[in-house]
Parts: sequence; structure tokens; C-alpha cells
Amino acid sequence: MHGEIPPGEALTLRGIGKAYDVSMTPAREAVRRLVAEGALFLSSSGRVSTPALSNERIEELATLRALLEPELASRALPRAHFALIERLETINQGVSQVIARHDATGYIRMNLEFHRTLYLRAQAPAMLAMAETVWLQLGPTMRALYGRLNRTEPPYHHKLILSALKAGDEPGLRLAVRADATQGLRMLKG
Amino acid sequence: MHGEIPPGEALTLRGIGKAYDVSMTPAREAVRRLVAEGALFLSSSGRVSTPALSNERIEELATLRALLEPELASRALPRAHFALIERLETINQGVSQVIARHDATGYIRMNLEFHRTLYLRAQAPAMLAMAETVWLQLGPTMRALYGRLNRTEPPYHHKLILSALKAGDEPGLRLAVRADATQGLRMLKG
DNA sequence: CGGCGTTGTTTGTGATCACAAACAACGGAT
DNA sequence: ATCCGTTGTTTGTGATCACAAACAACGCCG
Repeated sequence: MHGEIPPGEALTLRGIGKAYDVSMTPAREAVRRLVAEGALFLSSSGRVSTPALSNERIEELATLRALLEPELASRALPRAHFALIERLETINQGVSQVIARHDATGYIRMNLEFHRTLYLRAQAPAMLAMAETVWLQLGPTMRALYGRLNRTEPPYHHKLILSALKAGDEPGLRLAVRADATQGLRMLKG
Repeated sequence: MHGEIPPGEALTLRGIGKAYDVSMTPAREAVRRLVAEGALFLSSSGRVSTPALSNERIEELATLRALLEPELASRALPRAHFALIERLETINQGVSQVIARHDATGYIRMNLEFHRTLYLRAQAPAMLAMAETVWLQLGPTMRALYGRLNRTEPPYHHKLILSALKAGDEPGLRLAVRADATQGLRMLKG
């Protein structure tokens, strides 16, 4: 999810087991779970690797983010008190710091934490789980995409999200979240 | 997914293995996968059962259907040729037959086949997979809900969907699909 | 020099086992 | 009669093993 593994990298059950100091059995169960969520790709011969997503698949996942996340944000809005907005602003400052460090994994992690912190207030666990499944599938790809993006500034849409939250502007919040979710997509064509 | 197992029913790895004539190992893997998709519930002690969904959770899953399925239908619309509509009408007749037979499982199966047949045309595998995950989570509950519903007629919204498809009416299609997806929800309050 | 078969190794699969935790049934004490 | 402790059974977990398929490297032949 955090882009620690590049797309298309092969994994072995024995290797995973060794990395976590367990036998093949727990490694297999974890892999099967991640395959079920689409986070790992299982070839017809049973080998597992991180998915190397096609452009069509990436667009589809971006569409899913654009469908799910505005709904989550909208549901979180009535419950977003000042303490939450303050936490979001703190996280957003952290995003600026990892950008300065050119830390791709850190950037992805902080960005997702920003979104998750907001969506947790939506009190919609099934919907949040779906959104996280999408993030999981996009993880390796986001890391690869981050390389093309030479970010120097913190994400613009996060500021829009914060002001919409403060203003209680539901349509504006939906728009800002949607834009932020699909923002990374633009790099595909280039 | 088809409601063959009522909500809250306990399953054992050895029992599943015996039912499919395999050892515990493949049964465990299958169970872990289904747990990851939310189709089965894993208690803190490791026992597995079909989920007994709260009303809030059911409403959430219905919302997810209402978000995902109109989008799938909309994407399928431009590719929906006459042969597809004909197939959908055939399936819909099958729905009428299982209703006459008071066959809950058959009804759910046919109903989902109707939707899946349409959505397959959307060429959006990730989105369809998400919709099917929702169906999977709702399976046992839908069976329980079917008991309260004394259907004598084929689903009204399916006809609306078919006419919207024939007319190429995209907004009407979205509305009809959304209504059909959330229709079963109304029985909750009663 | 390149294509292809062969061989040795890696890898996933399914079965089995020992173990500990959880559960259920029973019995005794209050 | 009810509560609680005890005991026997059920159940999930993780490890290990045998096996077959897949892969990769090498060498042979054209």
C-alpha cells in the first residue's frame, strides 16, 4: 500500500516466510489474502508478484476512488470538529516535510493517512475498507508514478479539502476530494 | 453469495475440508480469502462464521451498490447491443420462474446473473470485482431478507432497466439500477 | 553463432502432525 | 435450583514433508 515494493516484483512464499521468520504456511495465508484483495497478482502457475497495472486498470481504480472517497468525505463532514481539522493540518505539514525529503514511500503513507483520518469520521467501515482496498492495489504503481512527479509543494487539493471542511461546504468538499483522488492520474498520458 | 448459508452460521475448517474432500490446508486458504473479502466473519478466537450484519452495515453495503452499479451500467450502455438485451430478457424470465417456485437461492442467483451480465459489458473488471465483493457480503443476509418479502411478481426495476437500455437513456438507466440495488433495503425498517 | 532439448533447482500444493486455546458438557458445592 | 470449576472434545495454528510443475541454466546440435 505504501509503495515499498515496485510493480511487477516477484515474491516467494519461502522468501516471505524467512523475512518474517515464520514457515510457509502463514506466508501462504497472508499472500492468499492479499491476492483476494487485488494487492498481489497470482499468475496461472501460482507465482505471486506485485501487480503491474495497465493504464486502463489504473484509470478504473482512480474512478473507484472518485466514487468512494467523496461519499466518505461527505459523511465525515457533519462529524468533523475542530480537533479533527487540526489533526489533518498537522498531517498535511508532515506531507510537506516528506516532500522536501523526496521520500516517495513516506509521501504515500502521509497522504493516505490524511485521507484515512478524515474518512474514519464517516463511521462507514465497509466503505472505508473498500477505499483501502483500492489504495492497496495502487500502492506499487503510486510509487512508480511518484518518480515522474517532481513535487516541491504540498498537495494543493488538501488545502481545498481543509477549507471546505471549515466552511461546511459539502459540494465543495466532494469536488476537492474527487480532484485529489484523480489527480495522480494525469501523469499517465505524459 | 447466493444465500445458501444463513447469517451467523459457524463453519469449521475440518468440516469444509470434508465437504469438498480435501484436507484442512486448502479449506483454510479458501476461508482466509473469503474473510479478506468480508464474505466470512473471523472471530477473535479464530472461529469462522457467515456474517450477521447489523442494519447499519446493510445500509452501507446498499449504498456501495448504489454507488458502483449505476456507474457499471452507464459504462455498459454504449456497448449494449440487441443480443445482450435479449439475453437479459431471458434471464429475467428465469427470475419469474424461480419466484413462482419460492426458491430464495435461485432468485438471488438469477438476480445477480442479470446484473453481472449487464455489467460485464462495462469492461471494468476492477469495478465489477468490487460490486461482486459487496454481493458476497450481502449473500446470507439477502436470503434471510427474502423470507420477509413475499414476491409474486418479477422485479419491477428490471423492466425499467431494460427499457432504459433499449432507449439508450443513460440517466434513466442510472436511476433504475440505483433503485433496484437499494430496493431490498426497505424491508429493514419493517 | 543461434535455437532447442536436457537437467538441476526453485517454487507452490496439499497432507499430516503436535500443540494450545477455546468450547461444551458434566458434576459438585452452596 | 443455580453457579462455578473441571474435564474431555473440538478447533485453529504453524511446522514439516513429499511431490509435481515450472523455471533457469547449461550444453549440445544444427
